[in-house]
Amino acid sequence: MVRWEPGAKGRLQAAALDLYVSRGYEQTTVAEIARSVGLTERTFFRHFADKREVLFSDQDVFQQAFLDGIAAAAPDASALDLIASALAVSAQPFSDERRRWSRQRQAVIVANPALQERELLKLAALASAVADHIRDRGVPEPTATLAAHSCVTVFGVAFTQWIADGETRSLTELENEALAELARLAPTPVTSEQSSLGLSR
Amino acid sequence: MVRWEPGAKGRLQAAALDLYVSRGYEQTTVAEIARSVGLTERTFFRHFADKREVLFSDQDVFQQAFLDGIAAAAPDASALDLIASALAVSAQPFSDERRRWSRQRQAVIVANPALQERELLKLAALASAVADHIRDRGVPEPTATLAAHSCVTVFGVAFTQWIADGETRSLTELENEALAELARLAPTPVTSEQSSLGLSR
DNA sequence: CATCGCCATGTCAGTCGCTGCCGTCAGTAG
DNA sequence: CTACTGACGGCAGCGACTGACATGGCGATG
Repeated sequence: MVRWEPGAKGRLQAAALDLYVSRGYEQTTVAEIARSVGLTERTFFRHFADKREVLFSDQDVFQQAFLDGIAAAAPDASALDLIASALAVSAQPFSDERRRWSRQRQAVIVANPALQERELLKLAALASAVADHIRDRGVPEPTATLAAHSCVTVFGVAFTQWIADGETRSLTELENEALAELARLAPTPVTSEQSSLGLSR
Repeated sequence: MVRWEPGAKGRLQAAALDLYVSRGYEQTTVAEIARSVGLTERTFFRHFADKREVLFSDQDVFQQAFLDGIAAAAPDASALDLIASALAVSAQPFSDERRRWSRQRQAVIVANPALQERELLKLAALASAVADHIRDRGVPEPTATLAAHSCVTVFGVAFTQWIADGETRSLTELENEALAELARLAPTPVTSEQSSLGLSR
């Protein structure tokens, strides 16, 4: 007989989301989450840095998808091409099945400023990592940072729509629309001579 | 004889920044901040919602400057014009004198993820408010949100440079450069027919 | 097969952020 | 003079989080 059930971390994540949804985030105690899956508060904090992190610990694989997308872009890709590729690759795991789960999770987050803060921090870290990899592809500053933030913004805009009630379009589709809208943000006609971002660096 | 010295809130803010700088944010206790200006922990929490907020409670006047900038723009201004105006107006209070204080404050923030989270939340709120007012000027979604986030991103990029060691250019100057760089982000030549942002709506 | 060490977990005590409740007392209005 | 208000202090308590130490299956090792 096993001393401990396996998958403690995953069980804690699932239980936390359940409780955050049913009782509310602030009304839920870490000790409650832990006990609901047969563990103690102390063990919770061995798996997660704090009470919020239990909803965000998978963020690193999400971020890696963005970086993979950048790496997969053509060698002569422009900055806009790079973020388009990052968006395309990272959107893959967002299946229709995941949409329901995402809605639940996001509902909890938007209802709690403390969780929004954490999400913002994760997105900022994502933007920073994306900027680093864009810079490694030869795009100079501050263009790299601007492009990276635009990438995250586009994701955010598309994701919000994807989550909306009744929305059926895929995340990829929505991202492409937002991306096109971003491209129209610049009012000055780009000359054929140069655009530090438009053409291969 | 007065029962209490006036300006409790301001004294708490100054003392907090001092202690966060000298001892570090996490090593500083709220009770220490309060006692250092002759008050109690309980009073601290009457003025500020939490230990972080003491560095951010002036954010609302900062945000108002952005909104004033939007209001001051010409009636036929494009979205890009609107954010340019918001940036121009909001940059006014950032004098050279303030630069030293900003450096201190920002050094504390970048050293503490908890404070970064709060700053990100404030910037997100700023972006949201800017988006609302841009939308009120007739710019549709998702362009309004995209433009608002770009506005905040440009501010962030410029502010980071403004804070850098040895930097002497004004914030306005740096913002204009970043804004120009953003405008070059779009690679697709804008047709003269339409750009939902480039021309007056 | 016996032993050893690893490692995930439990237990416990303690600090600190934060809140509710109530008391205190100058100033101010009536 | 009285009553009320506003800014603060004191106190008790909860919950998030941490450090130190104990426990006991399990695989490796001889």
